Amino acid sequence: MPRETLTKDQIIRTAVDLLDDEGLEGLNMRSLGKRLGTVATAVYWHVKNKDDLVLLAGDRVWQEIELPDLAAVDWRTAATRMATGLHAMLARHPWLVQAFGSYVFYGPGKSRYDDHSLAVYEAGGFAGAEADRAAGAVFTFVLGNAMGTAAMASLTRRLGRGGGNPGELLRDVMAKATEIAMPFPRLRSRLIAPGEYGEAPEGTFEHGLQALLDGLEARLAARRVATGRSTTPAEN
Amino acid sequence: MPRETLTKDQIIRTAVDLLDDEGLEGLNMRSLGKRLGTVATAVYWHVKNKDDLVLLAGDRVWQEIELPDLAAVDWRTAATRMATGLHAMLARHPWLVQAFGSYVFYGPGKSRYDDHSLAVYEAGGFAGAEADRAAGAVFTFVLGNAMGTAAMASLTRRLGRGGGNPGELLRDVMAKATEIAMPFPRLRSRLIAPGEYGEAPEGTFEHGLQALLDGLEARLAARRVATGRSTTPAEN
DNA sequence: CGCATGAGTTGAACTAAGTGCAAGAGCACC
DNA sequence: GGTGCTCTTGCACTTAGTTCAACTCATGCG
Repeated sequence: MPRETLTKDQIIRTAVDLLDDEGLEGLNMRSLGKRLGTVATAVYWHVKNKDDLVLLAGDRVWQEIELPDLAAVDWRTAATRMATGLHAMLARHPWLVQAFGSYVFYGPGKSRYDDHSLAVYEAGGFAGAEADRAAGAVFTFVLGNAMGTAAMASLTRRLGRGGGNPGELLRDVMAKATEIAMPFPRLRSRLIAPGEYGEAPEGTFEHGLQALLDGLEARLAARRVATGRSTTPAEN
Repeated sequence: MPRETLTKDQIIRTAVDLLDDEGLEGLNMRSLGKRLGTVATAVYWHVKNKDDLVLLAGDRVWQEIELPDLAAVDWRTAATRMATGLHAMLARHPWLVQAFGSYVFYGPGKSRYDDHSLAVYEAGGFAGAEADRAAGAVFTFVLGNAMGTAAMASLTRRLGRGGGNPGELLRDVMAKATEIAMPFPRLRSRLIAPGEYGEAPEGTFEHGLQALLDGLEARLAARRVATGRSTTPAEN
């Protein structure tokens, strides 16, 4: 039996697990080494450095997203599935959202997603740069939406780390936020009657996404009328 | 003459400057101390810790955004100004976008912005939770859009730090990205003919923003028709 | 006038974490 | 059995957040 040896793939998988559990700030080479049953420096044989590892881990998770079959569903359904698939992936891996601010991801996993995303909008009749802009706008919206979740996840982890009751600490933070919002009438009314406004965040995401797609579709229709093209999307 | 002494405000202003220059990962207590003409530990008298400092700096910059006068412009113009004002602020302070993934901001600066944002959509006829969702969707879109800029700024800084010619290193990264994109037909076509697709990022932002506002406005109009309300926004 | 007090500063030092280096350990092939 | 390659390991260096106790100054009080 050959010596138990590390593989790059195993390292990346373990890094993803660790990132899911501990967040971006919780990933460090020593605890990664421990989780792999070895030491931090062993990892450096397989991976250039920590940044490289984050890039690798941050590209792998894109493979989890299922790409809709464009022959089977209409473009709008496909676009919605692409967006919600990304949304769900980012919710599973909030550290990726954090990393997005500090790293430029351009690996095969993200390329696969991006390419299919363009395919969806082209199938919808968006041509060339129009497809780019539409895909970019939706991507942007989903990403921005995930930031709130990521920040919240990071906060609860932070509170958990410092000893003490996390629930209680969270209540303290909420109380302080309420106090700060008091001088502002609209924020205050929402804090006082949260039941009236507070809504499943998912509903907000879905609503915003459909509004954006409506807007994009309307611009597409307007363009078609102006150029006298048929309303049937181009065959692909 | 009294002894030269630090103030909290001075520390926050210097921290913002340092963050603008060096990014979130470039902020450290020692260099902040140096920039203040003193040492790292002196800062701890005025600020609890680094997280606290980031929160303070990250709230202050919201004050830079000029809030449109709702009596002077229609809601759609106001909404656009709110969004572009935020967009410009985030472009000036890309570190804030990075921080958004890891911190929950809820200070007076952001509250001021959020409250006015709600006011804008309420003036447009969005009621209660509708205004929340509309404001949230636009905020989300602007934030997501800023992430790309932030990542790019972070990358160029990173390349600059490691010695060597940053321009050349950036070209290397581009080359690698191109190589990775090769298997994907749509990405490849865009990389081969960038002039045809590549566009001022500002145009993309403006386009996506207006599409989103179109979509939100259309939903508002639909709601109004359904409930038989007048199309005149409620007086505020 | 002198001193006690408290605000603010400083340097030393501890800890965690990223990473380079050189020595070692197992395995395969000659 | 040796030679070389792959991979692992411990040591050590560095940067950075943070604590602590000692120090300095200005001010107010007796």
